[in-house]
Amino acid sequence: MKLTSKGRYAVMALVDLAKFNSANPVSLRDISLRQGISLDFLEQIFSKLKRNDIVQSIRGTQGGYILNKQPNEIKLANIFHAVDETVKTVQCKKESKKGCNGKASKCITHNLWDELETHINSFFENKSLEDLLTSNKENRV
Amino acid sequence: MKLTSKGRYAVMALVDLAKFNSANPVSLRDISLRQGISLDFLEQIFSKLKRNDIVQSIRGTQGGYILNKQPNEIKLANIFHAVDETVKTVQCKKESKKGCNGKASKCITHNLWDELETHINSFFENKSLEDLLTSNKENRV
DNA sequence: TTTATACTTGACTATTTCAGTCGGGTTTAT
DNA sequence: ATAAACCCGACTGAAATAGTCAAGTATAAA
Repeated sequence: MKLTSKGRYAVMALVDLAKFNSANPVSLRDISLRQGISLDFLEQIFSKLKRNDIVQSIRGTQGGYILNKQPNEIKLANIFHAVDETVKTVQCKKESKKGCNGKASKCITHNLWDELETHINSFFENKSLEDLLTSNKENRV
Repeated sequence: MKLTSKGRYAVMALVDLAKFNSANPVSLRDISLRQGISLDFLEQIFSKLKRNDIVQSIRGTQGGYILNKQPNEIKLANIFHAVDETVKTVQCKKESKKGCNGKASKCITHNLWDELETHINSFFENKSLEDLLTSNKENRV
């Protein structure tokens, strides 16, 4: 499986957003400056976050984004799923319909990746934005 | 972090090898045919496995490879470490010496990746080749 | 001693993915 | 009006991946 910068940036940006959890929307430009992430890239990311109902957008001047749920309701699993599309373990299933590696049956490691996927997902399912907020109160960026 | 085909093939090949855990060495050609993995690629992989003392090689006709330890002593962590060089989480630390993303301090998600790394490693530390052997007795390839 | 098998090594390459850019929009507060 | 901000799809350079290729060396068996 693979964690991309997109996923990392998404988490960073949402933590940033959550810190300003007022009614006022936060603009991507501000997040871009504070977190050092390209504005264009942020736009791509937030378009996906919005499509997955993690954030809401407010257009026009003074616009920006706000969280669509409480920080404790947003699991990291939701975030990664939103921006990375698939939390994919190693390519194994997609090579053929029946089995793996051109063989007729499942490869001997097939179940292993399923287990791993479950294992990793449980990590992300059990961590929310709020967890990150509290663990980072002291060392703000 | 990232799991490559190299890692997957290494596990597949070693399980294959372990099934023939006799004194006779198994040639890469046989593994290549049985598992559908390019011979040249296998050679690259086994060169690393050998360097990491996971397998032993026997040269010449009738040569091949044998496991260097018992299947229950070979953890998946050892295997991935051998072929993937680093079980790397998302690039964050390497961007700058001090902090992440060009900032002076650690980014807000920094600790998260450390935790994740630990979480994933514990999965691989607790699984040995033998575990895979027994769980695949029924559906052989 | 020849030969075929199999390991050894390093360079090379096509393809894919990643990370980010770019150029155009549309919406809305002031 | 106009400027700030979201919106969207196409594009691109660089890096990583997944191999391939070529030229060896070692050794068992005929």
